[in-house]
Amino acid sequence: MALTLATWNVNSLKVRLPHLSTWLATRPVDVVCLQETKMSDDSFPQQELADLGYRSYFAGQKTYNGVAILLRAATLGEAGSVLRALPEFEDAQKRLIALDVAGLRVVCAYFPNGQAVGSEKYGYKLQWIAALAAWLRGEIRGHERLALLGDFNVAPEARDVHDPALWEGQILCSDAEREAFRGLLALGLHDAFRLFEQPERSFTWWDYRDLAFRRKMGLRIDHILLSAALAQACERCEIDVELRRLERPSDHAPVVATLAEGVLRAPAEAP
DNA sequence: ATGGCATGACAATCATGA
Repeated sequence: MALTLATWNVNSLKVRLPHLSTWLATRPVDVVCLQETKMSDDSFPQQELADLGYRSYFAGQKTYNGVAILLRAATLGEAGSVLRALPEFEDAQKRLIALDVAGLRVVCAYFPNGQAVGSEKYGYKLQWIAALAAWLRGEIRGHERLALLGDFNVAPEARDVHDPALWEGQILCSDAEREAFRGLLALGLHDAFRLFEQPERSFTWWDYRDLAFRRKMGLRIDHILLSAALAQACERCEIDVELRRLERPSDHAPVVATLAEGVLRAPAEAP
């Protein structure tokens, strides 16, 4: 059996739980990374997700941010080494959760939005990404099979933007943000979506306003980055836009990557 | 130039998102 990994910014897990349930019932992804759960841990719908066949690991807060990783119990065991914040980065915002499962290191991240280039929040965004990169450097050394999934709030290239001229230099598209994204790739990670030929105008986020989804006015800001060993095993990667068509949708669509069977086996013996 | 829509906290607007 192949192993599937997904990331989805739900923009309130409370509101999106019905969509998530329907989706997992039809598409039982093995590892699901969620962002913007917008709820404290004591209100996390652990039982509902268990009824759907998933173990939940979460790091939430009231109103804003919040991340979670769901593991399909039928295919995966309990997680180990669960981390709920970036080490050595003082941060009240819940934006990161990482765990070990099936020989994989899975990192789920909700990158700061940044609000506007040059703002205080923009500075925080760049600092946060720098701290993530510094931590990941060591993680990648220790874990040959690592996946970083989440809402990066960065559109890496012009082709990831519906109107590159309009967004030129703007938040999500600025040089410093794109440079930071390339810095993550430089650690030895690969953009799973770009391992394959993809349709033009492939996006993961569309503004709620101005009929942006219908007009295909979106950005590709949600990503799955894979270490070399996982990229080699990656068979496909796609955006599930159908969820954006539903009533009362999240403004983001999920991204799903499929890894080949062999990836679940124990690491090869050293020669 | 601004708000447009959605969500949550809170009780009429406001902070935040991207």
